[in-house]
Amino acid sequence: MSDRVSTRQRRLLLEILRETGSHLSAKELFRQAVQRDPRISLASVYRNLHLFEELGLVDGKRLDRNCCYYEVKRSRQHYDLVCNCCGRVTEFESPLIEKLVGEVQERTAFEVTKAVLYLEGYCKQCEGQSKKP
Amino acid sequence: MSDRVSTRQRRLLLEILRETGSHLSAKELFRQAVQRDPRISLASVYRNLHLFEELGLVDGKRLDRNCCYYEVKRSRQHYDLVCNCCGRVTEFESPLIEKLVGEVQERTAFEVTKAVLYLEGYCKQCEGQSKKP
DNA sequence: TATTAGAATAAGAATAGTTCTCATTCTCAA
DNA sequence: TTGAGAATGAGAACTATTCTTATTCTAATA
Ligand SMILES: [Mn+2]
Ligand SMILES: [Mn+2]
Ligand SMILES: [Zn+2]
Ligand SMILES: [Zn+2]
Repeated sequence: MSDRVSTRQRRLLLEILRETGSHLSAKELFRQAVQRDPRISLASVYRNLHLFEELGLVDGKRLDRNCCYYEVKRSRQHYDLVCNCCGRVTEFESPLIEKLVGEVQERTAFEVTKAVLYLEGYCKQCEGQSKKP
Repeated sequence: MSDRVSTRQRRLLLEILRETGSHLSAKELFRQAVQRDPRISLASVYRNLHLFEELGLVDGKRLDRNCCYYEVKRSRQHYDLVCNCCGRVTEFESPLIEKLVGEVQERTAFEVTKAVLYLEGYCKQCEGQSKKP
């Protein structure tokens, strides 16, 4: 597994992802990486994020129209809550998703390999903003 | 509502979306529109898709990394199953999603305004392909 | 019907995220 | 130490989408 995480660049990128703990865009990851190793290139960031995903080390999620956000994969599956107002991302777990997937597989004979799910709305700090422009 | 759907271009775009019944990308919608009205522009497609979304006539969903897919909004909410192999999109409904949203709102005090959900996998015709490259 | 102000359009330039290309550099097994 | 193959950096290319602006259209009014 970590067999293939053998270059300076890969070690650095994983390190940052692990320290940060959540939801970095490629651009932001690049920004942080450059501070520690000015020679790293954006191409390496993308290249290695794809590799990490293939290796199952990292999860990439599209939490908005613009770009993908990456985070180290944890043992427990979770989903995200994205605030329309402040942009903060919080997380939740629920057995209902597994249940939903099970039901769909039975009912439709579709073999599910991945559930893409996130919820948009307003976090506690931003509540009431929903009526604003 | 249809007040503002008053131009030649808007009528044509809605017509195509309604006839097709599902899941057109902006590009594909433009391709079809050009056949009936060679003077229409891609900018009008995007401009009016956004308008239709605001008016609640159309739903835009990002079903893959690349682009948004649009379909006329129907009375009953549904979610999509996207086949990794042939790309076909099928649909399903389930009360579990509403239930999930309710639970999350109670548990986390996050006010949900939208659930973004689709399932990836293999459709009946493509089953068994999951072990392939 | 003619006028006209404001809305919408076409065309293409601009932008942003991502992927690709390829010459150069690195890694590691022999 | 060497050399083959893997990985990188730099920037070009690509793709979906948004923006800009001169022109055209719409619809309310006279
Ligand atoms: Mn997360
Ligand atoms: Mn659908
Ligand atoms: Zn917030
Ligand atoms: Zn299929």
